[in-house]
Amino acid sequence: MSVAVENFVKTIYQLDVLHHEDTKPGNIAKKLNITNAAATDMARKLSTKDLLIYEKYKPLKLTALGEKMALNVIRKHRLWESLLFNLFDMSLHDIHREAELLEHQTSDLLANRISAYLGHPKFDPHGDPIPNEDGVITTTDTSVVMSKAIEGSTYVISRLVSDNKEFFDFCLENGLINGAEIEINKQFSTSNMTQITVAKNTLLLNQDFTDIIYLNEFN
Amino acid sequence: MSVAVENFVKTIYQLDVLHHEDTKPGNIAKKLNITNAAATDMARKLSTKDLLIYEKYKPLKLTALGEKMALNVIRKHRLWESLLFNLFDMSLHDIHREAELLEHQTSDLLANRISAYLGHPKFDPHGDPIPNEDGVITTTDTSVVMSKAIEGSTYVISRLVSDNKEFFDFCLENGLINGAEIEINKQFSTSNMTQITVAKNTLLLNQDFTDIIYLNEFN
DNA sequence: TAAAATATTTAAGTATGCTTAAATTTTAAA
DNA sequence: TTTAAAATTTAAGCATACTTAAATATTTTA
Repeated sequence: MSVAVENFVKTIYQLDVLHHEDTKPGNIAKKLNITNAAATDMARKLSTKDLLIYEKYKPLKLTALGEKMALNVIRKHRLWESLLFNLFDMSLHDIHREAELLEHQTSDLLANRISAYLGHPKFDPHGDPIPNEDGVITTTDTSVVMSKAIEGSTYVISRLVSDNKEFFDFCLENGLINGAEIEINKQFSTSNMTQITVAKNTLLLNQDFTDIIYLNEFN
Repeated sequence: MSVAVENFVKTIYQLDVLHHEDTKPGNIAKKLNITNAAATDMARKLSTKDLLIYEKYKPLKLTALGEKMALNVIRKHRLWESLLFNLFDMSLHDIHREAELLEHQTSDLLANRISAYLGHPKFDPHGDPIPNEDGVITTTDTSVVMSKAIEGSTYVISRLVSDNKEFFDFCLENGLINGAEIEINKQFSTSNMTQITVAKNTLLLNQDFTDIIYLNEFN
């Protein structure tokens, strides 16, 4: 299947399962930087290939086949991120950009070899779980998004979900990396901001950030 | 530039510089599994982009720009082959097939990281030289393919380019190993066969073999 | 060197994956 | 609840990278 198709089903999966956002064509279009018309067009085409269910004006819903394709692409993406992070001195943002291209040009065989070389990792460098060969995510995710974390509790950063370079630069500068220990000082519910302590520094983060930083309870 | 364009200029370079074969559209078409018409079409298009010089019914000639693009793609191909060979237990044939896809989705940055990780290798697993960052091949490869070797001359085997077990078994049995001294007795140009002497034995090899055995002059 | 074979080119057409513009439907607001 | 705004869909069109078929040029061979 083509790169356009793979990216289309991947985006539906990400919006639907991962972000619980609307999967109507316009939303897909925004993510893929194409027009709404193009997204509608593609949706109708893919429904004939049994990759998704399309009803006019309704959100797009992946079929089992479509979800399998999405998870296969996501698996390859996360394996590439893991490998590049392991081998090379590159920023998470750069690694993400490379993986975004490589994921579509990778045989199942190569994906398996990458996985084996890395010792079949369960998570990529962002903390996102890597689907197995059958497209199944076997890990149970107990993480909470920072914007919903409990005041006064201590957590460990488990995932940084973004493809924005400035975000990663900011995180790196301020010690917001996977595994870092942080304390939620205060949730300002009216302004949607969160005050945290990380590495003895106090930071005030707005929701753009606290919605994409995931935490696990500190034990 | 698109995958189709990259493969087009790469093929011209390979036919012209590496194999000294004809670069008329039909030959390119055969390598790329497209029709002659498509190749002619592409040739005219790429000439307007200053990647090659196209004159009707004449062989295609890469411009400096086109050659640079070709060498950049070849660099990435050979770096990928080197990395995959280094990391994974995969046949040279499989590695080649993966590299054929990955070469078009690799930033210059990533190519440089791969090169650095491997200690800036000068040759890939096939023995082919890897162009440097500027597209320059700094090693001087003086080897000739056996099918084009000169009758009556004596050579030394420098490379056996295959991933076929039976080929290697045959070579081993008959003393065709790296460094072995051989004499080219006769090139049968009509039947595309070559008669050689190696370790006092006479062998008659067909082009399947003589196209993948490389020789250096014996001094 | 003329005819036959082969290659190249031109022309017309197709699938993919987009675009813009206009029509339609849904959603949100007054 | 009617209207305005926003989103979706339809329609027409475009670029890329091919295809087939026919015309033309080149090469080979007899």
